[in-house]
Amino acid sequence: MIEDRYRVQSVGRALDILEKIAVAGKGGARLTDLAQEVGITKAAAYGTLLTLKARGIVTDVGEGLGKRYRLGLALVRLGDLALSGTGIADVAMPVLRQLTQTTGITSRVAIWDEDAAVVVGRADAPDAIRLDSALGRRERPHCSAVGKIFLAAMPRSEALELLERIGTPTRTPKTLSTLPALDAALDTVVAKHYAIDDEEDHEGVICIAAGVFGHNGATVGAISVTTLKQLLPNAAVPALAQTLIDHANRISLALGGLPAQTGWRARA
Amino acid sequence: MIEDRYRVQSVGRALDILEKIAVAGKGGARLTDLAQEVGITKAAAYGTLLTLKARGIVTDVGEGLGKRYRLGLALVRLGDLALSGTGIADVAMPVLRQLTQTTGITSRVAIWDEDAAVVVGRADAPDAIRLDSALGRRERPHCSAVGKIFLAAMPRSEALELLERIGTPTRTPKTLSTLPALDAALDTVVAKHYAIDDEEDHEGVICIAAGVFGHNGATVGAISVTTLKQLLPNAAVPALAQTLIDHANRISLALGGLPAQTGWRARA
DNA sequence: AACGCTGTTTTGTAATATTAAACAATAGCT
DNA sequence: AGCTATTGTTTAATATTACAAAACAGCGTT
Repeated sequence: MIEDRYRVQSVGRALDILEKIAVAGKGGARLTDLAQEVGITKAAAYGTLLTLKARGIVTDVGEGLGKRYRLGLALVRLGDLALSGTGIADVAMPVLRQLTQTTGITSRVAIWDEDAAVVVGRADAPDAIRLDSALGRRERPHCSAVGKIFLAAMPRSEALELLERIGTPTRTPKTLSTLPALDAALDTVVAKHYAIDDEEDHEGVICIAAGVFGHNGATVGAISVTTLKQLLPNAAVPALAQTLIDHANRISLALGGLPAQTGWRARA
Repeated sequence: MIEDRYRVQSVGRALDILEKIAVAGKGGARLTDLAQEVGITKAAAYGTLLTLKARGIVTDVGEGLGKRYRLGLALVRLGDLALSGTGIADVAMPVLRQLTQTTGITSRVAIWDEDAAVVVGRADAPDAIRLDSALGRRERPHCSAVGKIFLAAMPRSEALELLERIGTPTRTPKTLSTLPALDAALDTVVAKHYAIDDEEDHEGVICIAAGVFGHNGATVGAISVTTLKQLLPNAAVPALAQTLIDHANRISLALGGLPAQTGWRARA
């Protein structure tokens, strides 16, 4: 068990500061604001920022008054290394780009990590409305297409237990928030080999996802397409889903894995 | 001036640990090794790792004995946010991919940061030998093509002063290590609008780079192509350089900036 | 079966990070 | 212009905090 007493406080505070800088975005964050938001003294935050700056984790822009702190380029390297450790991001990217090029729809890859589907790759459609497709985004399992893929792939009892543990908050009127409803939805995923998020997380936004399978049949990832509901007629969904499955299979193949047909068999 | 006394030690050690995990690569690093390499006790390293793990900065794979620590997915988000803060990475990527597709050569984008050219984007040639093109890599100014672009763009006195301050270590027999030689090389860059690293950093590897200019004529970035020397005849260099300059201009244009012709004028 | 190696936990202590307050310097306002 | 309100930067002193050393438990190997 992880006891709080073993954790080092200063490092936790440093990460708090880093998070605040991250959400501050391109404008950057000011020292006084950071200290207040994190709940420590200016001096403490200052020392921490000095340390982070010396390693390139943060950068400061401006001089003297109104100086702003932004995320540093050292994080670029660490993030890239973390990505390459996933084993699927690099392989999936070319396939994703082709998928987006042929369909004109933004596509993404996600892997499972700590009770969430984490986006580790994306191919943005050039002319599409820029939806929030930030890398590293953690998608809720119960109201995201990629999340449902992972849920459907695990033993059902385990999936329901997980959902009960982390909760199924209502995000929109169409969010499936009850366990029986989600149980049935997962049955559909297993039967059809793809998952849908039909305005269950964001109003007006629809997602379709398909699974990527490794050499032992394990679900190592999921790819998805995301677009506005009004741009995708219901009748067009099956065809798009099949295209998605085909591309997912190409990734599985490149990883030395199994196609979807085989991958889902065990769960049916 | 930054005094060491203001820096927080624990955070520095946490970053040391993170760096060791980063260089350990996909295999991961073990607790005992990390503690020894960083020079602290197992218990201290353990507490730090617990803190980092709770935030997703690191992940542990395996159970009990031989447990390994790897970079966590929280770094993916932070790295992506740091990238989007550069303002050029996103814009340059499509152009880079097209450049690589037409030439078959790996291409990259770099920006200037803290006395080095930092790679913030890459488009790997599919069939090329995988050269070390990791994101976040800091290229030495005096023996890299992108580095010379930035050096040539700044006032010459400042460039030479910088080189003297950070040193010009010899990497290969062809490395330009003397200030007069580098001074002359920068003259060539300004005259020809592109820079070359001809086996000056790695034997057998040649790079060509061109500058990207912002709306006020400032050098906001540099793009480059990297390939094996034996694959690129000397006679083919000028044409490739021109292609590179054309693509760099497209990026400058997309940023609302000036073309190379105008960008270099002030330095001539 | 005993050893050698893990990762985990404990406790005391001293170094450490923190707070609080004072400082310098800028920008805005009357 | 002068005053005020904030900013980022230092300082010095305290007690909290992170650390080292050692003991513990679990697995693999000899």
